[in-house]
Amino acid sequence: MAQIGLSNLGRQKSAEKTNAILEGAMGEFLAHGYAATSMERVAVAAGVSKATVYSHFQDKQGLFTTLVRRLAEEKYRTVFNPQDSQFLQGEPKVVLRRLATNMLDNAMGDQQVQSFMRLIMGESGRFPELAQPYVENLAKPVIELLSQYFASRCELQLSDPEATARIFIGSLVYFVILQEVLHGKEILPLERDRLINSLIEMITNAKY
Amino acid sequence: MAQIGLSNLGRQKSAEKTNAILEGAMGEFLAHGYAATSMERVAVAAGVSKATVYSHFQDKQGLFTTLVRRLAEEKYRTVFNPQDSQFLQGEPKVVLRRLATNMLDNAMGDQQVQSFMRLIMGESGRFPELAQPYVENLAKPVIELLSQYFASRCELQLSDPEATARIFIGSLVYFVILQEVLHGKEILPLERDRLINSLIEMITNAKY
DNA sequence: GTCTATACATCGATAGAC
DNA sequence: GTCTATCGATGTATAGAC
Repeated sequence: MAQIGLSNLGRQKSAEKTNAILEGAMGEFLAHGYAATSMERVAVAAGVSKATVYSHFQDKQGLFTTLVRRLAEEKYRTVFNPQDSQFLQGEPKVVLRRLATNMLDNAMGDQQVQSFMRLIMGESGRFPELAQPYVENLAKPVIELLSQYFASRCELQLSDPEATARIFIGSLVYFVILQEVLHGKEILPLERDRLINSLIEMITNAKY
Repeated sequence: MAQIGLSNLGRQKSAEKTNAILEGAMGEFLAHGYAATSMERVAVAAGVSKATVYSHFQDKQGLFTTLVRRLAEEKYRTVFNPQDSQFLQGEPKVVLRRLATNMLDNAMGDQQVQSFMRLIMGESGRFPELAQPYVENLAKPVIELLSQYFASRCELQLSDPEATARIFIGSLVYFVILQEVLHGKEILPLERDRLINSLIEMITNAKY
């Protein structure tokens, strides 16, 4: 609302419209995928005309790549990446449980996160460059953070902290994929805490 | 080639054409996804006309669901499911290594398997019923087989064999996803055997 | 910068000849 | 059963008015 003046109304490529378009594109691409999303529906969802969409973005690919890159860099970073430093304070058993519980809570309860996983995986063959922001900004930081944590806790006596981090993350992510993304919840039920318990038990090498 | 007679040439809905169409559809759907695949291109890939495709299958959805169901039931079963019963003979450390190595060898080296994973995940939101054959015929048998194996090896003293099976499979599948499907190989390199070693070490509770 | 209107291609699906 | 030809709808992208 902080416009410079009335004479500037509609006179510049407004960042608000750019955001509205990206918001609309997010809903459409997440719901229908790349190919099945039309620029017309994006325009309607954004509340602008199709021509306006094309004045803000070069073409459909450009809009799509901009959107996905932004989603990977900003929106879903918090799902896996606990920027709060006190997350790593305390006994390993407690820390790992907090981490796993947090990840699963965020991922299992958020339909948008699951749609994003479907989109990234589904288009990774035709848009290899779009999988990179996911790996670079989401997967890599988490794995490296966890690797360093595992390496720093010598009492765990882990022979390969990095591989252990992969096991930890992989087990959790595949759990989300199988139960939620692929709708395996009813066919292959498994309580969340059973997975977490076994994971922690295996890593800390201590039974409960 | 075992035709009843020359008079029957082209007189019945030939199973060969059905297979040719399914073969063509496989290549197209795996390469371009559901929405971006046209029935025209399927027809060309199968060496028939578009009308012939529609005489063998009700519509695009019908062809797609038939194809995916067939792929999940037949083609990719062997990737994860070792029907050879002697696969489970021997020391747990040896058996688990054989199992993991076999799974990763089959999955990492096969572009079609990776395209299939992309397709299933990518379309699981819009075709929930198609994820089911994957879960039912691929994921479930492997997890249950492994669960029973873990439960039968009392010396491993696993408190939750089913959860342990999930960890085992999940770590391997997410490794394939991250390295191959999402092209993380260069950004996040990790040798296959390091993952397998750590997995086996954690489960059998014995260092090398 | 944003809109309406439109050009041009391609889609899924079918009709009718053989 | 299979083909060619085609219909109607919808896709991306742009031209031109304001």
